Amino acid sequence: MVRPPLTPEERLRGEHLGLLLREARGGRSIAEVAAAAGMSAETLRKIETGRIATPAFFTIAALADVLGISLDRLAVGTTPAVPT
Amino acid sequence: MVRPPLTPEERLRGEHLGLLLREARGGRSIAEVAAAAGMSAETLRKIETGRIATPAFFTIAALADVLGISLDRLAVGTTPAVPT
DNA sequence: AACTATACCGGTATTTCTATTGGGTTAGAC
DNA sequence: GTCTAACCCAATAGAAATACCGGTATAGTT
Repeated sequence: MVRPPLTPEERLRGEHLGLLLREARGGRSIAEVAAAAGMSAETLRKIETGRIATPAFFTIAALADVLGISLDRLAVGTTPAVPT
Repeated sequence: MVRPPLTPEERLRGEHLGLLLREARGGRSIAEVAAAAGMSAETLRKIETGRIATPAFFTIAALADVLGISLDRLAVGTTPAVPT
């Protein structure tokens, strides 16, 4: 096995993260927030809609900083299921 | 250019994150922590040594959960420089 | 001393995904 | 009509994540 495709669960997890970020953006425009976080507007749009399901850590960290939300809150319920 | 290579600063940022994670792992083995976080030992080792400079958000979230540390603390000082 | 086991490292190869640019489209506001 | 914000799609360079290899070092066993 080399690099397994993303599972449906991982896709859903990405969508959920995107919803949280969009909610946190509030009334601000995508372009403004993306510029403040140092990324392209297209990328932010894809993250918010879940089309980028596993974004980079520092990408989300920059967004959380701009949006003024906690990374730990964004990660709630996102821990993969690892059997005991 | 479509996707610029990682800058030296981003490499350093990845190394710093890796050091924090290795420190948090303490005496536990790479294999044990990687299994608990749902990833291969190879991947964790590369993250800790900085060879994976921009790991995925959920990957770091799973690690932080296993290691019992805060994501916000891991992201301290990692926000890219975006001029006002 | 020789053997075994554990743990880490560096390199290579592979597949899948991110993040970007550019162009085109839609809808509402001025 | 013009401007702005958002959406959608295709193409692309580069990187993540996995697995395998040999090598090194240390500690424990026989």
